[in-house]
Amino acid sequence: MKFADIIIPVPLDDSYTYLVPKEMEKDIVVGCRVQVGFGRSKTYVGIVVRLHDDKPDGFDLKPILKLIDSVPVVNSRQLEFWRWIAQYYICPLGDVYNAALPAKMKKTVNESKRKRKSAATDNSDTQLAIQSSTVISDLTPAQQTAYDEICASFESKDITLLHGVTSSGKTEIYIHIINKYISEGKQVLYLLPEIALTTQITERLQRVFGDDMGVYHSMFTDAQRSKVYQRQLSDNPYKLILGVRSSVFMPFQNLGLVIVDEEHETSYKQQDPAPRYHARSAAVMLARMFGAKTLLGTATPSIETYNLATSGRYGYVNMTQRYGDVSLPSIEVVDIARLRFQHRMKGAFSPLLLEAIGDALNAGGQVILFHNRRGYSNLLECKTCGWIPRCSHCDVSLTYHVSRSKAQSGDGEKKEPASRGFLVCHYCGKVYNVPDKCPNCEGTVFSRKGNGTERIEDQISNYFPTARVLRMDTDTAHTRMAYEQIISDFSVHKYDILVGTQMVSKGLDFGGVTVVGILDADVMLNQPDFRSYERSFHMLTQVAGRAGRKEGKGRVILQTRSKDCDIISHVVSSDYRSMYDEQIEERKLFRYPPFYRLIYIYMKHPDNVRLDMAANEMQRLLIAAFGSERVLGPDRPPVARIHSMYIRKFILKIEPTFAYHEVRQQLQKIRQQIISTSVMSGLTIYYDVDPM
DNA sequence: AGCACGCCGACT
DNA sequence: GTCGGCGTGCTC
Repeated sequence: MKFADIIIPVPLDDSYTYLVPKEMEKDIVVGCRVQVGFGRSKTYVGIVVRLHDDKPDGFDLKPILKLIDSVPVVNSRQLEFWRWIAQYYICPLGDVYNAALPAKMKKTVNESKRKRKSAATDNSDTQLAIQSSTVISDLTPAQQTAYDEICASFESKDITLLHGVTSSGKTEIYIHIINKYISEGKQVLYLLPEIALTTQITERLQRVFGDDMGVYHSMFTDAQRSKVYQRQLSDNPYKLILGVRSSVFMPFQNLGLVIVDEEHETSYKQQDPAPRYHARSAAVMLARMFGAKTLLGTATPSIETYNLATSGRYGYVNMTQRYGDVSLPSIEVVDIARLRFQHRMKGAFSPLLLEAIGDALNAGGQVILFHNRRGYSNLLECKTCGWIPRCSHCDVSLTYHVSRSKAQSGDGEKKEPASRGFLVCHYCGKVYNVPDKCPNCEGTVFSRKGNGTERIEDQISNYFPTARVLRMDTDTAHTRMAYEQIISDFSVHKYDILVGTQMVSKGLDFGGVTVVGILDADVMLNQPDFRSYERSFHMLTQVAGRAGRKEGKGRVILQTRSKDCDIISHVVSSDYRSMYDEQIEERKLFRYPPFYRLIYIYMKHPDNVRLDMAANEMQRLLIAAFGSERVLGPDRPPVARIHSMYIRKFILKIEPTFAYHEVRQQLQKIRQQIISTSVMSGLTIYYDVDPM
């Protein structure tokens, strides 16, 4: 009798043992897909991870229903990689499997039959058939030096940080390095954060690598992603994969180099659902498994990476010169607290910013206005009694939107009222109508507090009626098409002003932009998080870097209420090092990464009182396992209820000398213990390792 | 996480 | 006397 251990896409045990029917014995291999029954009535597509002869006792084994592949779709290195993710991030293998394979490949026979009809109309995979040419241009002397230094660094280090100011031409260096590895017969993985993977960069690389390059993006259809995956399995795999976080799960045969561009980006960390992995860490591990090199690139390194680079663990290459002698933009700080006190603010705009915008428009230049908050106003407030509309499922106030985004229009709950606007929960996405009168005092006048991108767009059109204004945030750029349309329209100067959230800050290259306005830097600075200064520095520097990328000197107007804050002066003087020195001291002092490993523990339950009981039990067990000095909590997070679920959070701070496998085993045990002991159903416990 | 079973209230 | 609410327990 043969038995097979199989991973199925459920968040339970890592694998389940099934009987291999006689007729399958000669064809079944580790890494192939099978269809199996699970529980009373479910069938799943699973992955065979082990074939053996040891019958496990205590179970009535079910037979494998169907063998889907004759060759593995997951190779042994991938399985090793999956196991590492599951262990390091403390989640079931089934969750990793779920994240790793495109949905199409996990469909059972019945499901895929039903879907076939709609799939036939899917003609969206019109990959650009651009002729492959050799590399498009030569490196500048500064780029050549950096290139040589990277190659030299890889002689002794597996991981190297390329620290290059914005507009130093890092992409060009990547192209040359990719070419070097490909010509040695190696495969390359090039990771970009979701938001930075635009047509601009794709087309640029496609001109060089043509059909040798596969693009793996979450805005692509699942069918397209499945196609890229399948080609990686073929005997003609892509030599270069350009992709987002999840492309670390692509199959490779001889990976030689991984590039993690914009390595400081926190969106490399998956938040929800499990596996809550960090693609940068995962990429480093993947490269190690292949004996490949990793190149981390950014203008503003994360504190963790810079620490490893300057302490000699990683190689370090610095580029301080901008491409084509463009000087760094000058950053002018405006104290909006003072101006507001003097009644000199015009809505969200200081006189200086309005003047700069006017000058830019008169000179035929373009303007980017950055405001990291979408919607019209942050909240609505009853003028009479101060009542604020809140979400019925989450503990947050609702954001007032004037126009309903296309992303929200699907849920045809109620007939849309005429242009009175909407209230939107930014946590669960629920859309409400604006109330006629205050349910508390029957007042009918509401004031709108705080600015969102919609309101900025509104105001700027008042001050510059002839300017063509475009807005880019998740409401207007909800699909890949809409997003790319905005970028292409703005880059060919169909519009003069682009108003947007952090979407406008990432890796976009608009030659005509001469003025960048940051409307309110404090939105980011005031987040209660140990990374908020670092993040603000990254974001402000990146946004500022959008100005004057091609010719001339750009102007950046930075409006803030905390003009004496250190971070602001570090941004103004582009002083990464001082920001780092200051932050690393704080990290050491308050026991944060890279000196300590953080694990957040979340507990969720619909009943607040019962959740408290479970949280107390959790606290007891955590302290027993790790000691009270390593355990913080339970705390109610700033948003203490989301989707009708109450939330408690613990923070675990573990020193590097504490054996990690010990931590993981304890946490798994504790979770098991609480779930089985407590008489409550519907309690969710999960861990977030290395949280962002 | 699903999903089915089963034990209570509201209805024809 | 039956329909259906969701609390409980199991899944190789």
